[in-house]
Amino acid sequence: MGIITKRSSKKVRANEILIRLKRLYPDAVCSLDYETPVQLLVAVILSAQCTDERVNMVTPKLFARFPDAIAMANADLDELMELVHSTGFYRNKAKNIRGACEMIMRDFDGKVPNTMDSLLKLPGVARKTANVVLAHAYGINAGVTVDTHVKRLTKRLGLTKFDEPLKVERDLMSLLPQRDWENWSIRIIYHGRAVCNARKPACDRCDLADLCPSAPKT
DNA sequence: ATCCCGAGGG
DNA sequence: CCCTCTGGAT
Repeated sequence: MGIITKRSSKKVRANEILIRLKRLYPDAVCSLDYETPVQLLVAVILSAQCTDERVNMVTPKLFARFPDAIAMANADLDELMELVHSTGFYRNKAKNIRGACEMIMRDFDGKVPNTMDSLLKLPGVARKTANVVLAHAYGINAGVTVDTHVKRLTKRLGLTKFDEPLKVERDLMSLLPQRDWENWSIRIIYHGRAVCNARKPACDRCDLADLCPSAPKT
């Protein structure tokens, strides 16, 4: 089989998986709670190595105390650390949140930037965070959000052989239509939480098993 | 490659 | 105890 055929059949399979995911999780949405682009940015920074559920437990108080970029840029670091403590990595997260908001005030006219290059200048922001903010705050599909779930499932599904997030992202960008990049990630994450979890994937009740090279043959 | 870090599951 | 949870910087 030639390389072209091999790649296009992989694309066909990726898009079949996409169709199934839409059917399985028709109402999937970003599960972080936020009102504004800055609040989304902060919530995504907090979500590192932490469940969205826990992030949503701390953000109500956090956003009540520091509602916008001005407030967070001028926040007392110790108070900020205390408010985000239970999400883990609280020192770095507090510093990054304040640092990012300082930069937003100083260099970006008080608004969360809407380009990948600018977002990547913010402390604590790399492609994963930038992709989420661009997609959900601005409706811009700059790339595919690759987190631990997306990486794990994409690899198990045989759609990438890489571990590096950027290479996984490039593979997905070449396989999926651009308009579906973000909903792929959201639904893959749902599936990763509900069925294809890290420790013990439930292949026996997985609706993607027949399309998955990692599932046991029945 | 290693560090940051809390919380929950097994 | 070890692993994992929507990562990023050094």
